[in-house]
Amino acid sequence: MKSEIPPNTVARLSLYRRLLEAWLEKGTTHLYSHEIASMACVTPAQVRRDLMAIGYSGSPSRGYSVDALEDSIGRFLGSDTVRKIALVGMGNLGRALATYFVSRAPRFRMTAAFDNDPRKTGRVIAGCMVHPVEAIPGIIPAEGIRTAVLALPPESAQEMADTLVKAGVKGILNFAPVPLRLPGDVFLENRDVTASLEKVAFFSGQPREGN
Amino acid sequence: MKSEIPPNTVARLSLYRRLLEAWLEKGTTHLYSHEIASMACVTPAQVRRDLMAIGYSGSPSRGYSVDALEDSIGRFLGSDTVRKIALVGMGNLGRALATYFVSRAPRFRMTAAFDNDPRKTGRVIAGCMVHPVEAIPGIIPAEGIRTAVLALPPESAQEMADTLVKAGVKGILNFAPVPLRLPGDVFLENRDVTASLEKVAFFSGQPREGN
DNA sequence: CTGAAGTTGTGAAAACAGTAACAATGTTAC
DNA sequence: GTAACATTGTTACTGTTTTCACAACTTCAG
Repeated sequence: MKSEIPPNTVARLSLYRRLLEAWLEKGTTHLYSHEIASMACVTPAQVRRDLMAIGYSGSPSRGYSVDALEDSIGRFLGSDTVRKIALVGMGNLGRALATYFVSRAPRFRMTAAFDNDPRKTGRVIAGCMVHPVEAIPGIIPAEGIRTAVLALPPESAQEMADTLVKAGVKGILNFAPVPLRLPGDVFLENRDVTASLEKVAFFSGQPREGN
Repeated sequence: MKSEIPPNTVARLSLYRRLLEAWLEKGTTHLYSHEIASMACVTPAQVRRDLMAIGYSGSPSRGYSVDALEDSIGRFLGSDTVRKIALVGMGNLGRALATYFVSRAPRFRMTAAFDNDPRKTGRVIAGCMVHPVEAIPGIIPAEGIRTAVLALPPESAQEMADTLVKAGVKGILNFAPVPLRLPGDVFLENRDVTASLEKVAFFSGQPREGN
């Protein structure tokens, strides 16, 4: 028995859902794979395979039911229950992320934010109560938080990651520009902005083949 | 003749270089692949393969010369000349990125920033002069900017991307949570924070095998 | 009812990324 | 000088992700 979901599929499902929600409001009832593909800027085959992964079936000649598919993706991603997130680091990036999530990603709740700067702790910033980092071992398990976002300077990222994992966190979205050494059972997604920009800058220079 | 650099290799090279710089300051002259690998949290084979891609050779029993390797990566990534970047969108995220680049990524120069909010244009924010978006077709070609960062609300992202491409931009780092439709010769890197978080949250729930 | 049109679901192939393995090589000890 | 050692450079392999291609299916027109 083997059932593994590719991480990229999960990310695309998130996108499909957002696109479907827009069509749902417009009253569209059915969409073909090539229509979804066009909106998501991927191939139709990719869409069909992604939907196969979650076991949702459309109908030939009618396509996918927007309503049922949206529901199916939602249940697969597990978002009937709003998911709790911890944010560590309330610098410029941390604040921007907090603001973004409050206004644009209502499916996630920033249950707790942490910072080691006493001028920031004890206050509500961008809609989030900011606690001192010493409170991590108390709050994370109590709230049952399993997912954390790291928006820290590189110096403290590894230490905070260790603290979070010890407190029970099982997935980290890391914006600090340093590699993190974590146990294998913790899912890690690095979003090193410098490396991303280096990549884009590199391929901006090189000519690339058109389509 | 075939010489293609995997995008992931470029991103890792960026990381290696930053790690090497730190050792360079400490006066270390040589490092083995397994030492670099350990710092970067990848396998030694991965490091050797990445360095093979840029044609740098180390010496058996002495490893890689920190100095020469740093230089070699630098020349490969093309950063002898500081690279010019345009930032579009000076909201919370845009400001955070601008601040970050000014202080932490001196190899990139945010040559120009753009926003459509008149309260922001004409001023210097986070060390960047902010121009109205109407100035894009004038400034981008004049400065020879080929790389842009999009930190915009989803509604205007596609339109700004089109404007940038028309002005000569060949690579876009997109933080807006929408897919962009671009010509095939433009390199696109999406950093959809919602999708990233959805991915991490999904795998935080599922138990994963340890190492 | 039958055929045409167009879509889905999926096995097979291709492209891509990462790992393992090992011959070749430089270094050191003696 | 030579043998032992540890590391590099590279090829072959493994595994994952994406694309291709097509049989099976549903609908509709006539």
